[in-house]
Amino acid sequence: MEKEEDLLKLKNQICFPIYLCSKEITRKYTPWLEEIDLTYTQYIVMMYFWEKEKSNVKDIGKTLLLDSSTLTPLLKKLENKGFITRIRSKIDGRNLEVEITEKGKKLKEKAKSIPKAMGKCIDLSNEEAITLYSLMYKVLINVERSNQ
Amino acid sequence: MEKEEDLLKLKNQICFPIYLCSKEITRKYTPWLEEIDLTYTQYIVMMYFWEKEKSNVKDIGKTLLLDSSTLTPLLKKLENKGFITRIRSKIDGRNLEVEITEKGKKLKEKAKSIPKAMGKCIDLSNEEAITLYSLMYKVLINVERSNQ
DNA sequence: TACAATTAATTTGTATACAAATTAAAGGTG
DNA sequence: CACCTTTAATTTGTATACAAATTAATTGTA
Repeated sequence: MEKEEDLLKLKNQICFPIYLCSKEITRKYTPWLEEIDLTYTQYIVMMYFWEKEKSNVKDIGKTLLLDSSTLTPLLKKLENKGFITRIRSKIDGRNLEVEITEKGKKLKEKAKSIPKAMGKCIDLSNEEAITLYSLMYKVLINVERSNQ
Repeated sequence: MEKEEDLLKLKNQICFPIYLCSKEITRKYTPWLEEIDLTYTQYIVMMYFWEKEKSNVKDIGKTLLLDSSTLTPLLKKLENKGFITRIRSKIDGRNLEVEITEKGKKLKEKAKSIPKAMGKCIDLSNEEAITLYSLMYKVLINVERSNQ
C-alpha cells in the first residue's frame, strides 16, 4: 500500500515520463525538421494543412489544442516562409482565412521520410505502438472531460 | 498496407498525442500548483529536492532532462520564493550548491494531495497506468539511445 | 436601428525549453 | 609553472505555450 507522500516521488509519477517523452521526442525531431525549415509545432500545423487546405485560427486551435495567442505568431512565421497565406475574411472580418500555398504543399514531399525515421528511434512493436496510442487518447479524453 | 504519405496524417502520428497529453496535463496541474506558488517545471524540481536535499545544476539537469540554461532562471525563481538556496561551492567554484530550505520542505505537505487529484483526472486503471508508465520509459530509453 | 453581448484574433506578460556563445574555475601536461 | 583543455553555470537568442486584456467585427434584441 502506497503512502500518500510516496506518490510525490518522481519514480511514482505517471505525468513526469509523459512530460519527458514529449520533450525528448520534440528534441529528436529538430535536426530533421531543420532541413525543411520547420519547428515541431510548425510541423504539426503543416500536417494539419496537408489534410485541410484552408482553415482559420479558431479551427486550427481546436484540432491542435493550441491557443490562438500561440498560433498568431506561429502562422505569421509560416507565412513569412511562404508555406501559408493569411487573409482577413471578407465575409466575416473577425475570421482569418489561412490557406496552404503550393510551396507548402510541396513541403510534404520533403517531410515524407520523417515519420519512418522517427518511428525507428521510438522503436516500439506494432502492438506496443497501438497500446500507447490508445492510452494517450484515453488520457486526453479523460483530462479534457474533467475540465467540465 | 500504409502508404508513406499516410504516415503524415495527424491521426496516424504517435508523437502528436504524446505532445498533446503533456501539454494538457501540464495545463491541468496549473490551478492546483498555483495554490502552492509553483509552475509545473518548478514542481518537478521541488519533487527532486523532496527526495534529495542537496544537489547542483548539472545533476538536477541529468535527472530531469533539463538544460542548465533552463534551470538557471528557474532555480533563481525558486530561490526568490524561499524554497531553495543557491550557493557557489567553495571546494569547486564552478559548481553551484543548490539546497532545499525548511520552507521548501514544508511545501511537500501542501503538495501531498495533488498526485491523487491528478490521478483522478487521468482516470486509468492500475493496469493501464502500469502499461503506460513502462511504455513511456521504453520510448524514452529508445529515443535517448538513438542519440548515440 | 442603437447598443449590449458575443466572438475571433491579436497583444501583452510570464514561464518554459534548448542551442550556441560566453564566462569562470579546475585539471592536465610539457 | 604556463597554457591548453575540459567542465559547470550563465547569458543570449529564438520559439513555443497559455492566461488575461484588448481590439475589431458581428450578432442579438429591445
